[in-house]
Amino acid sequence: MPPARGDRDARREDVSEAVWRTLADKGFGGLTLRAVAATMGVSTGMLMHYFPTKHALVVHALDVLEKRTADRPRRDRPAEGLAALRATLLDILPLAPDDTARNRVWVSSWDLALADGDLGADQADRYARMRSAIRPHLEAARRLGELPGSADTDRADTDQLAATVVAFAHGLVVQALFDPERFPPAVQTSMVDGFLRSLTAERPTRAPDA
Amino acid sequence: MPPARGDRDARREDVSEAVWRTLADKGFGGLTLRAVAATMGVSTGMLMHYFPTKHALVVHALDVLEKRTADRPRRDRPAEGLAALRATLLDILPLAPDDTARNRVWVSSWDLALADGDLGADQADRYARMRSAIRPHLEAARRLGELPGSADTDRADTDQLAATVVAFAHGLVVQALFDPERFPPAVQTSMVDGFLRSLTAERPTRAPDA
DNA sequence: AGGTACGTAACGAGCGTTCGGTATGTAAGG
DNA sequence: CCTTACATACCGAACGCTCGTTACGTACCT
Repeated sequence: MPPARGDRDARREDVSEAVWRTLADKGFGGLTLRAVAATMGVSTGMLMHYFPTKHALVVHALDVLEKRTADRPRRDRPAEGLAALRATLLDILPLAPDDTARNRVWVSSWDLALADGDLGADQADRYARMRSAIRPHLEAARRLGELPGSADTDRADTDQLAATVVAFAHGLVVQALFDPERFPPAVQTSMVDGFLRSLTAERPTRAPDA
Repeated sequence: MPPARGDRDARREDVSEAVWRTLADKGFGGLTLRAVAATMGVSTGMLMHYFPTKHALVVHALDVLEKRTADRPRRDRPAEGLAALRATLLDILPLAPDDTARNRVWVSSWDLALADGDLGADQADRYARMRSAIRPHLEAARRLGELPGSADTDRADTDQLAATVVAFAHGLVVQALFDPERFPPAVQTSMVDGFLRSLTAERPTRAPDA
């Protein structure tokens, strides 16, 4: 039986913490074994003991990112429909330091993800999941009459709207990260409300063009 | 008087071309002096002759990106107002291979830009310019009655709407880059039209909340 | 004893950068 | 018109550094 001293999982958790801190202030481009080791005050050999290769550590770093995203504290979901969607969006935006760090890491991972096929596919999946999380709120909003279109509106239509909502959110994230002074929490919140208000409105009866 | 043989600027243009090709298939993370040198079949010493340091070459690479963005072929501006805005947005999105390459490079530069203060400020400026390019279209659209609000609508309001439009566009860019199959040109175009249609609509008279 | 958990030290590769050398041109002097 | 002088353009090799990775040694636990 292995000694299982000090608990292997606990150690990996320590590594996760160090990986996260390193990512937060150097980005993925600055994620090196030595940087992580220095952050937690150990040797690179120790890291290799828990992650056989750098690639394994990068993959783990992305897991940490996803876990932190999933487990982050969230504001109360006020209700179904648009109000819930609003809360969801506000939980994504960089309104507090922690959110900023998480989004910064996220954006910084895109360089790697675009260069590596597998990581790119993971990223695409993450977006698909994000849209799936948005969709129910849109459907509820339609049922509640907060959004035009009936409950039996085309599935493709809802997908597309979910993608638009996600696009707005992440596009705002990027701008806010680069220019936090121009996008303080109040502005971001106001933009979310403005965006949601535009969704609420009745559309003209016919589409402008194809 | 300096010899000014072979035209220095022409050489720098050759370097720009090689830098662009390197960026397009390796991203900013893969932008190394040796890679660029290999792409144009010269030595790294030659590169240092035209760019004293790697940082200078990175800055130049961002200039190339901006120049390529500014000089890209664009579809005809059909008119003022929303139609012009629509054309502007379609010119941003990755609808053709060239656009995809340009956007890929753009997104890949964010990792570096977030880690380096100066580059980050440049990026913020680029976004400010992008919003400034959008704003006139919004004002025209308001004058034409295509958008709610009068011509004397708050400047801050227009700024915010411009930021929302840019957010939508770049958020869609990122999703499309990672999942081109789910976001073919037709879907992207349809999303733009849907987004613009939602702007067109009359808003409810009062805001939902703060 | 033997396996686990590290630290230490080193390897080879790749990086940005530096340096010396060799062309190749213009400019000046006889 | 040839020569000398000098700056530019560029190559090839090397330096010093950091990277990921490996090898080896040691302390500890069972």
